[in-house]
Amino acid sequence: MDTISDFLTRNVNNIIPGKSELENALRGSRKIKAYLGIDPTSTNIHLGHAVPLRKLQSLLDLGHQVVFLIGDFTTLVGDNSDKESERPILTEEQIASNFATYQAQASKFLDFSRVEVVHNSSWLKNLTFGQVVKLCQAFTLNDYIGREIMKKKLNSGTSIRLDELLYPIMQGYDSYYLDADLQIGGPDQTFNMQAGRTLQKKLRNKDAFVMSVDYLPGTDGRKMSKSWGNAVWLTDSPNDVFGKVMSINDDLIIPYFKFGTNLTIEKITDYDLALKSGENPMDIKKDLALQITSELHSRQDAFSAKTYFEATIQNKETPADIPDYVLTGKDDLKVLTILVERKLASSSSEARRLITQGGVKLDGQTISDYKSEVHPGVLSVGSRKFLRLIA
RNA sequence: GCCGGGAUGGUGGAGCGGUCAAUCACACCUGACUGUAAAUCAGGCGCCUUAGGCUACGUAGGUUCGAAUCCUGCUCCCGGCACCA
Repeated sequence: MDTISDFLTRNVNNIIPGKSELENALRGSRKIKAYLGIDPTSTNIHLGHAVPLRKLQSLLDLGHQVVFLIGDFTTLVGDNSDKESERPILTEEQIASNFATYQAQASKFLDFSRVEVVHNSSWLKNLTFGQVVKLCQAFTLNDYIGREIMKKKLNSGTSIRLDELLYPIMQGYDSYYLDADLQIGGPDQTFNMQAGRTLQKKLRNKDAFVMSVDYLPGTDGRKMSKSWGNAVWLTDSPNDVFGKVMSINDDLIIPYFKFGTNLTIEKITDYDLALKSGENPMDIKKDLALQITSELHSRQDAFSAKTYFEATIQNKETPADIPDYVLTGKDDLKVLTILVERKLASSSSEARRLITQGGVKLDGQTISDYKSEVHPGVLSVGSRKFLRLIA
């Protein structure tokens, strides 16, 4: 499968107006201009966010132009039904610093030296009311009402603020202003992205493309999200990445290969066949974890993470590299004190519980009494937390 | 503007004067099992110097021997009606 076919199919939810049209454009001689918009509040990204970034990189590799848009103006308006997403007004400095953080992580997937970065406030804030009215004329309420979310809100009586309706228009104008040929985003962005098509069509009679990509499921199978605690973050240590990948359900192995790695489809198909032929999923999952960790860190880190995982988690050995705690000989001889002080437990009640339930060990011996004192050795909580006590 | 409903732990959601640190579910943690997991099973899940104590049920007061539960003010949500260029 060549790069273009891979680009058009892998992890793709939908292409508007159609796959073959986009394929023709990509195979043609003209360079196309693609863009991805991000929220200026984004700082940390997870493996799921990497999906569109990989798409952009493929386009770069194919010789096309990529624009990265920071939605610093669009962030002024938002969905008022979701109290979580209260939108703070950010200063220029904050936006810049957020993006620097973001970029540092996103660079693992995308070569920013070949990407143009723009802020949509630079054009949106200068629009006059008259121009906004003109833009609004390209849309109808009917379009909005047809949307599933709007229907739901209307039926349930949830109020919808009018600025919410402006959101797609602003985003659409971005596409028009950039004269973009293709916009990439998640499946939830389809409507907003289509607004770009609408404007491009009406204002300059151009047929722009929209590609929505699918999400990578979280480690528990639900959508990968910050609040679920099921995300693999790009800032996670190699050991964490490896461990998190190993903790996924077997059913997610192939989806993770597809969404979370740059391996070719052919290679992934081989893994799929191996799985179906009865090979131990654990071994394949290790290859997966190795691959993902390599891409996020390095080949070397990945191998040592694998070693760490096999020793610590599978063979329940004490890892070599664990923090020290120097016993001074007084109050800190108490297990409780140490557990709390070194954050192995969040409170002393918590620490007491862990001990009562047999989760705390000293040199492999379960500590059964929370009042007991401690001697030099290795203290462990559960199978992942360790502390070396030294005299 | 009028009328009515509501605000409880990480989340949803019980409780409606004492037996409430608060049913239950989800999330989470520990243990068992296993191929690391997942699934399943068992236990736990405010804090502390734990046969006890302390702080909590939007917020500020009040009634009461006693309140998450009753009353009042405030803040914020939500629904119905009216009005509407």
